[in-house]
Amino acid sequence: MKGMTVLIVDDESRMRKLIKDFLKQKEYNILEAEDGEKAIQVFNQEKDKIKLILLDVMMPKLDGWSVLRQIRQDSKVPIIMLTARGEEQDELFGFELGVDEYIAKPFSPKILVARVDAILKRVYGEDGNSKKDFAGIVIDNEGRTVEVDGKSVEMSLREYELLKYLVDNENIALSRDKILNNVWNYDYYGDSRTIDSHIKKIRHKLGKKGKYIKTIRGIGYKFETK
Amino acid sequence: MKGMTVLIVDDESRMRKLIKDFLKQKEYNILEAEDGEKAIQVFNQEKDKIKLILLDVMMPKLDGWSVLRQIRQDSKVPIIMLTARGEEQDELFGFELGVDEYIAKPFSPKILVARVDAILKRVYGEDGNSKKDFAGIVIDNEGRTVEVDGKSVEMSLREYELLKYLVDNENIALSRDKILNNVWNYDYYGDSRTIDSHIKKIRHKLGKKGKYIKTIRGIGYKFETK
DNA sequence: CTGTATTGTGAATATTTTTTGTAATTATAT
DNA sequence: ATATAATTACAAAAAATATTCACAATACAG
Repeated sequence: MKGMTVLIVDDESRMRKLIKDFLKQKEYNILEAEDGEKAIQVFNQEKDKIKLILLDVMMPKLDGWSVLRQIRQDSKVPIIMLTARGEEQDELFGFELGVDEYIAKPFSPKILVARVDAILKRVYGEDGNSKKDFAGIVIDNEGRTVEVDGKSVEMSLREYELLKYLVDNENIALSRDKILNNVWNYDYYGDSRTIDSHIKKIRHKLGKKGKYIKTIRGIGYKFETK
Repeated sequence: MKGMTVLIVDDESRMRKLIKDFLKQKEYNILEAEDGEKAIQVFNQEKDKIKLILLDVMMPKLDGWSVLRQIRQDSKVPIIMLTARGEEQDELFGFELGVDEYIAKPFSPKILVARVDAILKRVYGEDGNSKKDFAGIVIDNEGRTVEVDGKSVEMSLREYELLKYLVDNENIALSRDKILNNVWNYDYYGDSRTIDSHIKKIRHKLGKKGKYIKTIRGIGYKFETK
């Protein structure tokens, strides 16, 4: 879910940095706040951008619960609370207020990232799951659609599957035999030149991006975006 | 979220009983399975009813991960995994497979109930949740009615369920197999062309909006409002 | 540069899949 | 029990797609 903005609220700068570094690796954008008041201030300023808040419970000035309540008054932004272990009362309390998740300190940054990913995926839709972009050729596996530079392109079953097979094996030269075995049924006894016909059609439909399907003389084809 | 059915999968009957007692207090309906194989069996039989699964990881015969994978092949039902503490690798692994939540053993039953509540609320909306509008096609799940551009349209049971299934999976190409497994009972062995007949009727009833049900040649159908 | 093998292409043909109308069966209500 | 509605089955017609083929274009080895 790269490109999404996460607000980190914690009074310890060490902790903020730790989380920030890990989330940045996943190409999240980070905003920070060092206490509850600042958190609300930042949130109100950047309401549209912020897709998730990591909120420490124990903070000076305004604690996490108060921040949570205030934000929940007019926003459903997902919130993960960072707590000390074993605060059961608090957990129960929080779920009613719309906490999406708890992470107990000390936590493993990996798990934190995994949970952030999971929540964002859940709330803002798949994204990672089915769509893949190959230099402007977007293949949505769930919807079985292909877009080239934003324009939807109709593909028949074989065309779609052949293209997908090539693309899934980007940069790998695929023999006609292999293609036949993977895209066609195992009991297909036809001419392997059939592949060529489909390649022709796919190339045509991809327009000038058709050139990404390279011919490997004597072997077969390869998808390569350069 | 009373009245919702939860499937508890754990090999220890003591554990199942514990969870069951707590959830029953909240007026959930409970189904149980004592191992992975049974879990899948029960799930397939009661697919429509089951709103959430509590799934133990360590089980004889078929472990929680395998059950998870199998169920995820054609269902998005929320799943909470019950794990031993500190299995970090597993957690990361599971999120990718679509685990909604982890609860580490030993857990407080209160927390468990709170999380079950939270997830059900999130996934199924405040209560039964009702109307959804898809480009002028309004489906009221409580009243089981369909309106097209403000005009009420009569749908038979199958028609309604088929349309709802398509619409719930907007933009996803659904194979006839999948449709059969989800809209018809698992023990239906008839002609998969039957679907086509119902599609025909639904399209007709939807009038010019019938075109939102797209044919995916060689696969099945897809609902897409464009 | 030339000959040969391989791939590209467009059109004809074959095949597959879906649509549609209708009829048969099954369930539901009166 | 009968009527009515819903569901399922079937098969001909229609539509879409896949395959083949013949020839053109191209690449490559020598």
